[in-house]
Amino acid sequence: MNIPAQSMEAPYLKGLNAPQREAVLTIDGPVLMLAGAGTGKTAALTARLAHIIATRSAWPSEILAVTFTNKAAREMRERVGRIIGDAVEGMPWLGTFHSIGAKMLRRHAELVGLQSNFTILDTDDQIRLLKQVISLEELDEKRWTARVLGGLIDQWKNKGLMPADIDAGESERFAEGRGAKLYTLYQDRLKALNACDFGDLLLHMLTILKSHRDVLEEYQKRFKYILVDEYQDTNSVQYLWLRLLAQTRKNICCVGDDDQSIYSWRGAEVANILKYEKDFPGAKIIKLEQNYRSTPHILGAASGLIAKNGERLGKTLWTELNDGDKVKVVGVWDGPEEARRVGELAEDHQRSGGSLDDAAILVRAQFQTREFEDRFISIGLPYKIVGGFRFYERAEIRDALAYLRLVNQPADDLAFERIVNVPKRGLGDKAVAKVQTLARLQRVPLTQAAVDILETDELTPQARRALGQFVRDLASWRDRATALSHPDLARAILDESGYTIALQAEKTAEAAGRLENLTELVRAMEEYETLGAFLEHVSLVMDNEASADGEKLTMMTIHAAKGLEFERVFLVGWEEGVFPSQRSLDEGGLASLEEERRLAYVAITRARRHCTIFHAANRRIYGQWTSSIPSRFIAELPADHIDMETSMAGGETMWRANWASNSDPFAHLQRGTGRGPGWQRASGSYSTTPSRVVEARSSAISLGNKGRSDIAFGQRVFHTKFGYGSVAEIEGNKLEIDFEQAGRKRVLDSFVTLA
DNA sequence: AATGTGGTTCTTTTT
DNA sequence: GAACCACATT
Repeated sequence: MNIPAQSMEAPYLKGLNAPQREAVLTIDGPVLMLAGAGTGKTAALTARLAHIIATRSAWPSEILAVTFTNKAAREMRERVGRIIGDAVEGMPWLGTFHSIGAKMLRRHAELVGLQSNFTILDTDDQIRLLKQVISLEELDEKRWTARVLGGLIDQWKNKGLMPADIDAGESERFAEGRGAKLYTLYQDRLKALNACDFGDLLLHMLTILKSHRDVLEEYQKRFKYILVDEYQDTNSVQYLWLRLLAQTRKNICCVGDDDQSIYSWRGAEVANILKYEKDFPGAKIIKLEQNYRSTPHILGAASGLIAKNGERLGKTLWTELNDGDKVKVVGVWDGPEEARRVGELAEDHQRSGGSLDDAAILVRAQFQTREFEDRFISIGLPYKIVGGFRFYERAEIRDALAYLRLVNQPADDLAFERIVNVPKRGLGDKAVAKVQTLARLQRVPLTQAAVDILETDELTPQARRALGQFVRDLASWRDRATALSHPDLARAILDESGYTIALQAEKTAEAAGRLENLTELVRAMEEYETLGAFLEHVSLVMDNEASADGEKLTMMTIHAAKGLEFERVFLVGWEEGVFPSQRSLDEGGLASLEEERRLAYVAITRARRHCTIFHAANRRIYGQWTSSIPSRFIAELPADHIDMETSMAGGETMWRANWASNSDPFAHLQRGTGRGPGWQRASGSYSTTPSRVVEARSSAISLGNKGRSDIAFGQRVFHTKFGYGSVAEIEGNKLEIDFEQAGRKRVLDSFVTLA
């Protein structure tokens, strides 16, 4: 091999430390890169790719580089592109496990009885299909829900188990031993629909690799180098898949961090990383331990916490940075106060010259964002929520996609069912049921059955007319599918189906937003070559690209934050039952508690300089006020690295008094009164902390922001959340608006458009 | 067939 | 508290 001489060092090695260099240069044979949080893993990874290409060890198209999330794939593509330029375009095998699985499967679909234009079902479709399967088996759908069965089937698929592999014991886990049968029926339905769920993308491919030697050899030959990111998150199928592909050349480099394994609920096996040396004898283990991200206090707090976990490979992170602030732990009275405090700190951060883009609130579960959203809307603090309700999960988008899917793939019964009466065209349950019966009898797709049933007099004249029109429309769209560009086709469908008109007729704020979403959808289509390519993108890359204008505070789950970093991080809701989550406490035992702790570790290590942890004494859960105690993770933070503070008047006494007055006399029986170690530490500090009450300030009006010139008093405006209203007051960039539905609200001018 | 009512369950986390 | 579902009403 051809390594450039030391004197003429390659540019991509610049700034890398010794272990990183080793990880870059050791390209032959198996390598395990154990990369702690913030240790420059991605830099090493990208340099490694660049090195392989620069030394001509392989063409870009001969490298398999898999990541776990779309975000990670995108980032790697960007960073590699920055080093090797346009050559990155020639890396077709850089992507998520699922997108690469889909790509391979389309080439060999017929080997598992599918056509190459198969549909990829999302969770929603999967559940609807399972519901049908369950009800056809005449099971009680309440007792045996589709969601549970779906979860079980996912688990099986993650383990690489086909229906035939399910033994009696496993089968017993659903509907008194009928689990395996239902799994079989479900797979049959999928095949009939020419469809796959997420798990199938990998499982089918594994089946093919195992049973078709020629296909396996083709890929073994093609992939000279294999690179796997976030190896601790791989599940069994992915593991088996990789092992097959790496078998001959053994040039596989896996990167991961056992301390950041947070996806076991999805089938990830930490064991994969723990047993790496056994799987790949002679593997070189390289540890990246120098942290470039966080201050020693933040690192110290995180390390102290993760040290409480048992099963670890063990790394010692260190940094050359200076001390900085300690991690701050703040106790507040309730959820709204927590939101208020975070809002103030965010404004302070902004006032002292920081960018909101560099601050983030990390939550354990999505529902926690609501409290903050309410607060930030009322004080006019710009924010964005990452993840959450995704663009492609909105009803109108899914409707539009269903139309497109049906045109693209006539056998897509799920799409047919979704839109046969959307917008309403007078085809009710009865009419649809008749079509379904006929389809089942003749064993044809619903689209075909719909055509056939028009030849009979099964339907009422009204339904017949409606269905006839629908069938004719479908045929017409399909005819034009090749002649029209796919965005034009989409526009035609939305207009001719009556979808647009139905929304326009609604005249509500919601409907207006939906129409905008649909416009956005059509615009997004333009970026893809074909309708098929677009649909593939939609099913696999379902995240919204940020509509970034202006600085915004980010809110997201800790899971979504993995791999990211921020100057200032707010960790909220550190209470028993929230974090660690009730569910992890109830089920899963020690292993799941340790995963929560790893999650806490990931959360803290996202912070570069400032990390503030909040816990509230009271919180509304399921609309019920509940008392809670500080998370045990707070107690586990090493005292040297943290500062305690409370903002409640009267300190501990007041807290206790308020707690006692909390009407419910049986409160002591619920969770929230046990005195955990976290509570002791937290309450201990309150008695010594000078009490103070922090009043909510009237927000950032004083920042001297200039307002928009196009908005005047009395102007009619539109807000995506509150609808239409008229401007009642203007203060810089803050507006008071009388909304027709929502009443008077204070909003930031960038959130409204002229109506 | 479309709309309305009440009762239920729900909150992890992602492809 | 809301979103979802099954059932009943118009």
